[in-house]
Amino acid sequence: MLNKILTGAVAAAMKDLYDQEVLEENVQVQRTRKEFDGDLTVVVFPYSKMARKAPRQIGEEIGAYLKDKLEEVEDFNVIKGFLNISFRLAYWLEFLRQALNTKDYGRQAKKDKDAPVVIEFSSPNTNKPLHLGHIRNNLLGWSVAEILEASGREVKRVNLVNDRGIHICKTMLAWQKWGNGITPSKAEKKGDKFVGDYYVQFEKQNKLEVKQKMLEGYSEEEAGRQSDLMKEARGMLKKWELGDEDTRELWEKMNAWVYKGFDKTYKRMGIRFDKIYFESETYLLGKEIVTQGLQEGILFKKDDGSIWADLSDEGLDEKLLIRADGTSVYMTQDLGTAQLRYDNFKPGKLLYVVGNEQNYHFDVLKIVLKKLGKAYADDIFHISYGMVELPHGKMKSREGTVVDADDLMEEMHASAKAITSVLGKIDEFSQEEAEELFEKIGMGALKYFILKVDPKKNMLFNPDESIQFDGNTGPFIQYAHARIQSLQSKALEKGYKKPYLTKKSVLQDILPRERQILKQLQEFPEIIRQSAETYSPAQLANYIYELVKDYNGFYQDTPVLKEEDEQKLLFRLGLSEMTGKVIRTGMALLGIEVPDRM
RNA sequence: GGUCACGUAGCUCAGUUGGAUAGAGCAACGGCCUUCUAAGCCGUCGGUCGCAGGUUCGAAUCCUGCCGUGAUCACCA
Repeated sequence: MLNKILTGAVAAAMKDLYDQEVLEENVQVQRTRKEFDGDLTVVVFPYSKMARKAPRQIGEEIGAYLKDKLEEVEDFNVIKGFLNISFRLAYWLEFLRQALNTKDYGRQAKKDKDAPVVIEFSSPNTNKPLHLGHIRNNLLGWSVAEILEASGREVKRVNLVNDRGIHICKTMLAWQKWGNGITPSKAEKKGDKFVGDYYVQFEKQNKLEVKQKMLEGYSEEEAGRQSDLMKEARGMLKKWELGDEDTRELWEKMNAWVYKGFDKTYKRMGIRFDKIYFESETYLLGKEIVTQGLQEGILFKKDDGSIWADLSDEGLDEKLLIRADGTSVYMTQDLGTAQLRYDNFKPGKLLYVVGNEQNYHFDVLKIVLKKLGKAYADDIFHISYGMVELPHGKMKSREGTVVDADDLMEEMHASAKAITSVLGKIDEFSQEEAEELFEKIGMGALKYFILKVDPKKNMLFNPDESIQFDGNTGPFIQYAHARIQSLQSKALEKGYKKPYLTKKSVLQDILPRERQILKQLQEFPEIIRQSAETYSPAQLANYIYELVKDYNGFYQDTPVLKEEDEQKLLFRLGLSEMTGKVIRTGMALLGIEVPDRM
């Protein structure tokens, strides 16, 4: 809001002083650096040529103009081409007073007329438990959805479960052969883990068989195709596609086990979906779309009967859409789900949170949809994120170096417990309260650790070091919030009443540190808007950290409750309360809970 | 080989979309608990922003070319 006043006034100044048209949105305003006097800085270098004067002189002239026209402006100074402007204390007090009275500071009201944003994330396979890679996906998707909502969009969270295909059949076959009718509850195992083990077992047995075949003289490729287990699995897939009753029944039973396990993991992670799509329900629609595209002459058929899209005019290759045997591929299914999603929600935007190894896939998806005349192709955005790497290298399931999602969360909980207990902070907590706290801290550490990194970058996850509580971490921010809450309740005990600031408040001065915090608080709504635009919770996370760091310095330096000057004391209590509010809102957008005490 | 990302302190990461003397944390070292929670604060040490050109008042940021890392280029999903 202050920005806007300033940019408008600068544009007016350029017109009045130099008769030059400058667009308001081109006026560069930034927060004044700590080393200099001032609150906001206007960059006047660009006007040097237009006005044919030295930057310094222009700065002086515009500064004088602003001081004259805007009552909020108290003073200004010019350094090189930077015009630093200070605002009156009254302005800052009014800002703080208003912010304190605003419900949900920073969140925008929902704009009903906008079409919803559909965001897909998670997208698990039903033959494997969730791992660290999924965690980054889930947290990113969830947080982006929250941020979009806070910026005023209606959001639909959607999951696409890959519940069919050869890998599922492998798992079913393995259970049939070696499972002896045992169930997860009998085995006392989480459903997804239970089923995942059979997939692993299949791969193991199949590998042995392939090795055997190779000894008998088959080539590796041939051996892979000729293995009896694979043949059986393919047979099962065919039976599944034909709707064979026994196969379908087994399939449903085993998938139900998996979903029960997934639900637990999602719940602990704190995420949910508005709608879950299953590939088994959407792949046929994809085929229809392709068939229709063929009839309309947009796609073409090769001699073997396979159907393709020619993308050469886009500088790409040809893309297979339906195999010669009539079965569908990954792309076919995604065409179907996109269409279905569009029909379901008529969204303004379709977001896909999917790893960057699929960048090419989504380029192609957009192009093919466009070719097929789907206008919504332009509304598809791929939120691409980088891999999570481990100190020893990539995660590889074959080498047993995957980090299981449930195990990791449990570890985080245990670490939180260990560290908290050593510090002796929970003496007054009941058993349940303590457990709840460990969970909030453990999850906070994990979520913040993942989300603070720019999504598009690959990131390193060191299991030993990830559970940190100092520095740029979730627990550090949680702790700061707990202290603010403690300060607030102490103030109430001493008889100070909220709201701390009344209209009559008159202050002589505030410290530079307090001013710095005010400036940051003021930026919060803009930070939400920006994070929503770039789909990056990382910006938000780093903003909160910076705020907390500055707040901590201020907190340590100025013993609030000992303050003699009541005006000052109330101001500081108000500032603390506001900081707490912003931390709470910001962390909520990252999916992180903040305890009131810890 | 083609395409696309990424490369910032010993390590993990920021850098508000081209602005001021490039910032944090971890690690190392030195201070600060009779005060609202020391999971904290203050300070010291640490940089040729991969390299070389270019664009301009001004480049970690934009352009070009190299070097390095990763992903992808499947009738896998």
